[in-house]
Amino acid sequence: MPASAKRKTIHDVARQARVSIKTVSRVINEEPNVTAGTRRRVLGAVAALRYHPSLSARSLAGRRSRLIALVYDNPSANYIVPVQNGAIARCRDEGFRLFVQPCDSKAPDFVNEVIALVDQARVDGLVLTAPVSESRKLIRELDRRKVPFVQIAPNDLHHPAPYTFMDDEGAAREMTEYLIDLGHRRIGFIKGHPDHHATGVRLRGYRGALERNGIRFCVGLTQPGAFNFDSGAAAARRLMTLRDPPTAIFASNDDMAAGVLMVAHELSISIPARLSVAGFDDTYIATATWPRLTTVHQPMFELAFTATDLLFKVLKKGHAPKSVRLQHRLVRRESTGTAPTRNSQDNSRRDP
Amino acid sequence: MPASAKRKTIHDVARQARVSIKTVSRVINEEPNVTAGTRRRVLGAVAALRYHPSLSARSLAGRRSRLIALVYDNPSANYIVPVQNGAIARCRDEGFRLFVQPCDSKAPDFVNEVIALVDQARVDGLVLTAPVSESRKLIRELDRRKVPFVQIAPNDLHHPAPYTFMDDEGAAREMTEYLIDLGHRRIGFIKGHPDHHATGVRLRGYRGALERNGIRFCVGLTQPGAFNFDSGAAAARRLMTLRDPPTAIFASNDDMAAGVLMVAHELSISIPARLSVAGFDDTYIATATWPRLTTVHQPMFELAFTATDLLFKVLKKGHAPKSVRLQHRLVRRESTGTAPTRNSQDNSRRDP
DNA sequence: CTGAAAGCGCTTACAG
DNA sequence: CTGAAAGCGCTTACAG
Repeated sequence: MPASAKRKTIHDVARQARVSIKTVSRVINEEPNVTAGTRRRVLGAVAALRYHPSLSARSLAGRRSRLIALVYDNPSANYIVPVQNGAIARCRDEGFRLFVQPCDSKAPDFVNEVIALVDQARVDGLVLTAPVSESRKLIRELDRRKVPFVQIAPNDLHHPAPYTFMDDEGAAREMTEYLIDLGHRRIGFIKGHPDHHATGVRLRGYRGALERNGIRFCVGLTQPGAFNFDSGAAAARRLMTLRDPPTAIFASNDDMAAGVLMVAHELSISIPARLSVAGFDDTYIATATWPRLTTVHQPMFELAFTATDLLFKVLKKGHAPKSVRLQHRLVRRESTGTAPTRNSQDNSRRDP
Repeated sequence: MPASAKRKTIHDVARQARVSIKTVSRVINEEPNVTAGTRRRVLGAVAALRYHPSLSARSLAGRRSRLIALVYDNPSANYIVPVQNGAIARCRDEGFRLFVQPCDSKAPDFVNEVIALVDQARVDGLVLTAPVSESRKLIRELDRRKVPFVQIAPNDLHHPAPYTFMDDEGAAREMTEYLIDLGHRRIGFIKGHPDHHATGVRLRGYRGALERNGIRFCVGLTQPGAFNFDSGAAAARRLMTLRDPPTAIFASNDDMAAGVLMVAHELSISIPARLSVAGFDDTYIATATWPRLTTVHQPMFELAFTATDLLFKVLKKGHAPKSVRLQHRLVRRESTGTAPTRNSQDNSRRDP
């Protein structure tokens, strides 16, 4: 017997306000052509009855479901929660609801799961994060259904879907130049997960900064990573056991930078006296390590908020700006400092 | 023109399978009284047409919306993400969708927001986390609407709603006894946020362990906290500047324990040689600090998965077990060690 | 075991 | 500016 006390319907409101249900509908949907007086009467009845229109009835009868979905692939909690909150905040302003859909974009059933959500819930649109938006098959299915979507920091820029992004290359370059300004010349770099677009772009920023400053790029100083703590730690171990180890390590995200800190502590390498460590993202962990991480603040909440805003623009007007760039900023904390003075180091020597 | 390519309806399936829509409905809903043959025909048509029944139509026509909501109040990302994933995983098995609803249970509009969700989306039930489930007003409204809900680690055990929990008191006692076994006698304790039930219960576990082991409870060694990093750091500063500081600090959660580690590093107190630090929860941060945290593993995914399972039991059978206890476990890592040998410490002395 | 009819609570398309 | 009718895509309640 889960049947609940009977809920108020549009008919109850119409009766109480002495108008037709169509007029109630007009008021609820803020349509024109209602006199101030009837409008007030209807609103009064809505409030008195505590009327909430049924989402499913509106969805079934109308063109819109007032539902959108946020799809992401196994990101770190400290990244996805601000993203969720940004999307939810924008939805709230609009009276929309958000489904969050974690998924594994490598799983065979991945596309079917998202499509099932789209078909069953008739969502009006989607917000996709990388690397979800990389799935050609998913994009094709969405296009076929003409379901609009937007992207956050997408990998693939060929699709016309609007997106938000930050200047990953510029940010990585700034961070690297900041380290160079501190006197560092041997700067290790830990790459991100190969599936993410940001991985290559951040690497490019690092290389660009070296180049501009006449520092030779050294292959051995660039290590693979996977955007998680363990991969950062592993990369740091490789870097710090080089014959000529770096005096600074720039990790492509904070989780990996935290892994570097752990290795440094294990090896009793004092930070930042002997080794500077920098991260990327400015997630929660950046201020929970010791020392706290110098990092690039990625505006995660805003990226999601604005992406969702672009989606609403498409929904309402049929189009939106192609892309919006959100501002990053360098956050200097205690994990970086001036380079140690050299004794026997030979900067031109190439490590294996 | 957001109108999409026309979607398949139950009529399309019925036509293709040469049955009535009622029979299609029977098959989709796994109702009895369908012969194997017609069942197969219908399923074939469903697959061929890639038919997905409309959630809103089912919701409007039927008794169920196949929607549930997870409501939480501003918890740490590393806690809520496993909780979300646990609830989503259980929903997936059942063909349900989950709304996540972050909220501020102190905000004036809090109850209205949740009720609006319930009324608009007609959710079949709710999963509440503390301290959301503490709101008498919310519970009253849910009861009035006869909307079933379950709780995760609730504060208030008077309501008949089923819940999942772990033995916070036992776990805190075990951790404290573990520290005692390591030789610690002056053990600082950092309390959690006063709004959370777990706060008092964990404190009780700590006190119980002291008592059992004949160690006098010292008021000055127990400090207030708020379950976040900064409050843990502040509490640690107070504890470590006592005339007779503790040799171990047990923080009521990992975030606060991470704050303790930071203060220890600032004050050059080596861990665990001079100070042991223990946390609670075993969230992501517990393995991202240095040294890694000894902590209590709280089964967050399972607490949510099982709570959602209880909700489905209520939905299907009208009742469920009153509560289910999930197993915690002590996780020993590098932040704790044997107590330093004393020189001038006077254990019986009472701090201000 | 199967189906025809009614209706869920709205919006749409149209009329006045 | 306002409203009566039809219909969205299902499930319910009932009949056979």
